[in-house]
Amino acid sequence: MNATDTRERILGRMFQDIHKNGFQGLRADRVIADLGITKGALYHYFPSKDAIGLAVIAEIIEPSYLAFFRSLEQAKGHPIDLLKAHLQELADKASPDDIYLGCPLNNLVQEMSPLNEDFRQRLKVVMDGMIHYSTRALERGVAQGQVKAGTDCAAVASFMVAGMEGAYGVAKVQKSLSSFHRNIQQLLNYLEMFRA
Amino acid sequence: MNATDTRERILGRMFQDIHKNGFQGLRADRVIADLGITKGALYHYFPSKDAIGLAVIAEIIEPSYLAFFRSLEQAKGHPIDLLKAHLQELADKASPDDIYLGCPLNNLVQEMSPLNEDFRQRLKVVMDGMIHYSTRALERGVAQGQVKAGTDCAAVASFMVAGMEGAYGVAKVQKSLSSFHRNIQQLLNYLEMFRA
DNA sequence: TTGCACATACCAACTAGTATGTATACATTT
DNA sequence: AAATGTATACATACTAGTTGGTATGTGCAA
Repeated sequence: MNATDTRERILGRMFQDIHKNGFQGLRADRVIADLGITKGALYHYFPSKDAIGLAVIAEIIEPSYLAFFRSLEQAKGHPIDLLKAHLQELADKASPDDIYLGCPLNNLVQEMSPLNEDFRQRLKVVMDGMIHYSTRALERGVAQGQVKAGTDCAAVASFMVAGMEGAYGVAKVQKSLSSFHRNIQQLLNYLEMFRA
Repeated sequence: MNATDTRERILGRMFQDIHKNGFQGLRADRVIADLGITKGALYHYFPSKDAIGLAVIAEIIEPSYLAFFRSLEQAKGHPIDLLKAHLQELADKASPDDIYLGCPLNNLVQEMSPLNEDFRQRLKVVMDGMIHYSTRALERGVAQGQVKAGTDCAAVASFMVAGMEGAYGVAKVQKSLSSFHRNIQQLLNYLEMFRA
């Protein structure tokens, strides 16, 4: 077991615990007991609980969320189809547990934005990134005549993300995967409005 | 100062503290210090912290959210106009602080649904109510030829609520009232799709 | 022999909850 | 009308358990 492994094992479990309990509900003791390590190891890699949260955002959440949206820069194809395919994939791949625990990004946004400005800014970078790359894809679509002329691409991209997060939230309280599917379907219908 | 007043003062402050800090972040000591009362008063009215949270949902959150949606049962007028007017009013009346702290209902849903089944069920009743009364209003609209025939009213109502909560979430991390307005505007555009 | 990667033991601060006391209003009895 | 009982509405003081964080020690590889 080398050093990098331990650090990543810690981060991974912290992410899981935060996903279920929230950052304020995260208990370092619970995680280290789970991993069979001690506080020495934990505080060797992270100076504080806040640092753990920020590392989870930067090293786990941000990469996993932005991977697709960054890829839009090089992607060929109709932007609305690309966005719809991504949303469809989210819906298809979602397990009941994913729905019950909610979107990790959204969870942290709701909990931490008013409490910790560092958290808010890091989370904002992720959501802004999702919106930014979607906006650019739609704008290229307008230029190529695939998306209706006059479309407010930034507003559509922003609402797409909002609708996605909202779909997670409603499904979460209803504990219903099919609710998530229905709402994602409505979001797809919304996007279709802007096809040229 | 009579007894009812004290109980309601406690609940009101608890609501505010939960709104900002979340239920797990709620500190009873902080609230009673704020109110200038003592633990004796608090535990005279509420047997536990959980009971406080559930009372806040039942006595503050549920009435304030369901008032409008229940009123749809007796309302005259085009259902899409009624729903749009309500969303527009939410946007118009929202203060920067409302946006920064987020939607109290959504906050609790995200935080507590996976942690406490009592909370989840109480919160679900509220959200289901919002969706239910909106669905019925749209269905009456279909019957009266105001809403497009064949509209999946339950799906539209559900996504309207999802879009609303999502708009709160995105605006919260962006700390931006105008972001909220833009997203609500897109939600209004979405609803317009279903006008007959 | 120096520094990394941990382990062990410990602590101060906090936090929900409790046990107990008391002042006051109101009803009941005498 | 006076005395007495009783329930309400708190206040005070305390505790047991938890939690993030620290101080210090140790094995080992380079």
